Amino acid sequence: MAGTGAMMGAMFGAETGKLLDRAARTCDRNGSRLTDIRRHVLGLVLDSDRPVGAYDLLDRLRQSHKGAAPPTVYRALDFLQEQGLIHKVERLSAFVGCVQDDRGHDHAHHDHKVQFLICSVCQRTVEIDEPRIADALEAAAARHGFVPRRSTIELEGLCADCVAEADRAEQAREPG
Amino acid sequence: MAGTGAMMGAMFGAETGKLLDRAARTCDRNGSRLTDIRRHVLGLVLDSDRPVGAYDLLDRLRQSHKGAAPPTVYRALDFLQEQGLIHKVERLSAFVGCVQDDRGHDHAHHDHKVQFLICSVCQRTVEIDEPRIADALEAAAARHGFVPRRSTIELEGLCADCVAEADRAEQAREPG
DNA sequence: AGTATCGACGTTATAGTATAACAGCTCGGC
DNA sequence: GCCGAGCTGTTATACTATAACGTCGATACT
Ligand SMILES: [Zn+2]
Ligand SMILES: [Zn+2]
Ligand SMILES: [Zn+2]
Ligand SMILES: [Zn+2]
Repeated sequence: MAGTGAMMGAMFGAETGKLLDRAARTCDRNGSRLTDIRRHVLGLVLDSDRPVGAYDLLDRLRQSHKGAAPPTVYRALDFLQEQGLIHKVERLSAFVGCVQDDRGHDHAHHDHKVQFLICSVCQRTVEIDEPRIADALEAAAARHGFVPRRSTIELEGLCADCVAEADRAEQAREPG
Repeated sequence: MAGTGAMMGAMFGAETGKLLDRAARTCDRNGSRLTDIRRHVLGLVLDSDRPVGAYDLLDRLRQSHKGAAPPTVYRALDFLQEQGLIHKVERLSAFVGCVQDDRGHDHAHHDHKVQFLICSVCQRTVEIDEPRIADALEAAAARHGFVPRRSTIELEGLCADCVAEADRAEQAREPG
């Protein structure tokens, strides 16, 4: 009667629980099965505030799922990417949840146009959605007779928080 | 007295030889040393018509340089990237020569804005230079209070040649 | 010359990321 | 019951990259 859906829902935070329920509905709609393992891996990804590596996920998954091995987690990750529920951050070889539905953008074509800002200091990664970037890239491709399929657009730098932090450190060292 | 610079120049094609000589001058200007190993690795990269993986380079390097090991080639690759002579194609974990000088664009800031079109079929990769893409990405970053450092912009798809090839195959299967 | 230093390289070992290959299981339709 | 498809278990391995430490030679200062 807790009302959040699957029996293992309580293992994650409330926000994650909601996202998991939505993911379950998405998979239903797609005629694909969000199994326990897949759901669990997705929960681990969503519960993190920064991208998570496959072997980190494996370690965490093993706490509740003794038999897990690399293929276990890579299969789940492949499935979740196919469903558009997570993305891979290439620069970090790590995975983040997709928050597309929060912003209502077109899922069907979304995978091709994922864009990330990645903080070198804290690793926090935000997915942005700038049509101008994708448009400019596609226009350039067209000029080369190139038929686009998937793009990797990632910008590494310092997030606002870490810039502020660095400024504070600078001030402390050289006050006035 | 052959006039092309280093003694090993003859190992590569004429075009590659010219690029190697230019690279030697670039390094001179930078006060850095284009050693035999570095020059050889650069030659191997330049002589390929598609991106080359580090272990492929290692195999080829070993044909003339028995003692080579992974660090040998990775050190050379790091150096060449620092000099702006090659780029890494992240999606392929492979390396291509930079042709910047052919187009006279700004080298100092170029590394941050490298853009590739990568063919999924033949792996051939072309470096493009579309300021609008970098501009749009930087504008988006600014809007998030994000300070950019290095970007990865790669579009995977089908090159014009492979599209034509695919079309021919299609025609053959369904003529008329 | 002596020697401190630095950059490049040799060598061995290991970390980190990802997949191949095959076996077993379950579930639903026939 | 039987089959086929999809999911998982399990072992082994491939591929990419770096750590750590030792050697050597050139440079430069004394
Ligand atoms: Zn997304
Ligand atoms: Zn940060
Ligand atoms: Zn370039
Ligand atoms: Zn092609």
